[in-house]
Amino acid sequence: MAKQAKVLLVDDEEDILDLLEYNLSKEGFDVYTAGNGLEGVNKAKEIKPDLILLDVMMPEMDGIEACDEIRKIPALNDTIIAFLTARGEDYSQIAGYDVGADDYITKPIKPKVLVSKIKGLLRRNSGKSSQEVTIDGLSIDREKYLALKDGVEIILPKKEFELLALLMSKPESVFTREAIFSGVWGHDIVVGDRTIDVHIRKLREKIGDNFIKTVKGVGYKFSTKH
Amino acid sequence: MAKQAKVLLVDDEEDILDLLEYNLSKEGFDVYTAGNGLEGVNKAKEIKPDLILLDVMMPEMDGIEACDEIRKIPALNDTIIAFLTARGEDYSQIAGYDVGADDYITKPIKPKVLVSKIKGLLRRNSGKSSQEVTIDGLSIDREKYLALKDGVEIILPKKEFELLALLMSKPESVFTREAIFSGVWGHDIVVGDRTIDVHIRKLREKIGDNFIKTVKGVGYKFSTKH
DNA sequence: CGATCCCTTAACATTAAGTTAATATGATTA
DNA sequence: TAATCATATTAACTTAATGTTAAGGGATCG
Repeated sequence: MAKQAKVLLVDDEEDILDLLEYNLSKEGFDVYTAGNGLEGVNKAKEIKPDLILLDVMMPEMDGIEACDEIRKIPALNDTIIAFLTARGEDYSQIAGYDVGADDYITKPIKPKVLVSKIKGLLRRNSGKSSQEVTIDGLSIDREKYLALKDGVEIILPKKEFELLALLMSKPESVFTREAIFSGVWGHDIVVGDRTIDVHIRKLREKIGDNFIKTVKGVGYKFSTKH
Repeated sequence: MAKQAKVLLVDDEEDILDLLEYNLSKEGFDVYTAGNGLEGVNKAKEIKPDLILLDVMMPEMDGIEACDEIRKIPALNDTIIAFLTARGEDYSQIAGYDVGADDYITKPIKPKVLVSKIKGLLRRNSGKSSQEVTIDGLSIDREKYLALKDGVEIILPKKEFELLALLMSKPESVFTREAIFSGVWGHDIVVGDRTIDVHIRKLREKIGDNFIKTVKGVGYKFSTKH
């Protein structure tokens, strides 16, 4: 059973949502919808879709703001964002402004064309998954699911690995406990307060005490400055 | 006498299939045909052709998707894939996207030119057709469909063989259960959760416990570090 | 048209991973 | 310095994922 790609549609027009949902579902995508930017951002956190189709003009929170918000969520780093814009719409907002969108799609669009565009976008991204990050003698390899410290393999269980990967995705940046929860555990899952601490503890035990720093009252960060 | 090269033609236009089939047969190739991507993928699994000519624009499953699928089948690792594209067709889908195709051929093409192109492709590949992989005393031979451990033949059933071949195709890399499903079973087939485990078990029984490692919560990997 | 071998499933066992709870430590502030 | 708050630490506990076995259906091959 292959994993279905999860697609989140965000548009304020019911008709368009229905049309797109129908066509994408038919193609085997796992489709979710939201009626405005705010809802879109929240659903995105929850669902962690592979691709988000974002209408630019929307009430509550427009597509650009939403995109901004989404791009701030580390867990959604690999999510593809594509803007939907009506032909002839005012481009001044998005022109020259790099929000981190991967594509712009102009409405009206034939469902078949949209489907093939989406497939193209998903395909393009599927290759670049073997990321390796190395910081100060410590590296992680997502594909091999391994951490290396000065060339020595360290085997980490899933949660620990993902926690480390998250912290290393933005070195020196502090991750709040909330950010860690939504990045590693996902929004809906509720676990106790000390769970993160325990995982941090186990990580420090394995990689040494110098990499992960506590920022009291705020969260944790990965730091190279010992 | 050299084995006849098997060529699979995949195109939705009968006329083109007939024309190509006629010309390639005349040249001594072993020619098979399919009318769309889906059929093409299935026939490819069955026949294991040396070369596949894939039309890009097709109903059911287009050439790019088909190529993707084929590239996921370990047994077809050494198969050459060439795309057929109509001149002036929309290239946006394939441009900048590395699907693992070995060549692009533009229609219309003169049969003689096509034949010589195909011969060239087959020749180019004939050198690197080392169908054998050996890692740490364990090797598999795709052509003979055999595993060898320290020179001793181990007969593996199809699924076990393909599972092992898949894991060995990227040693040390972790394959998720999903990846294993789509690599060995294919996209549509749905089997129960414990099926992979059982095959892993049987493999370990036959090749020893040291080669395949479990990464709990993630998947399995082939590892040489015992 | 048996006989055999594969593949899958289901039930249960096992183990690693993840979580919690209890307690300790240390920092901050009144 | 006592009180309070946040994080650290440990071990016990729970859960989720995989391991294991055997049995049955279905394909395959002589």
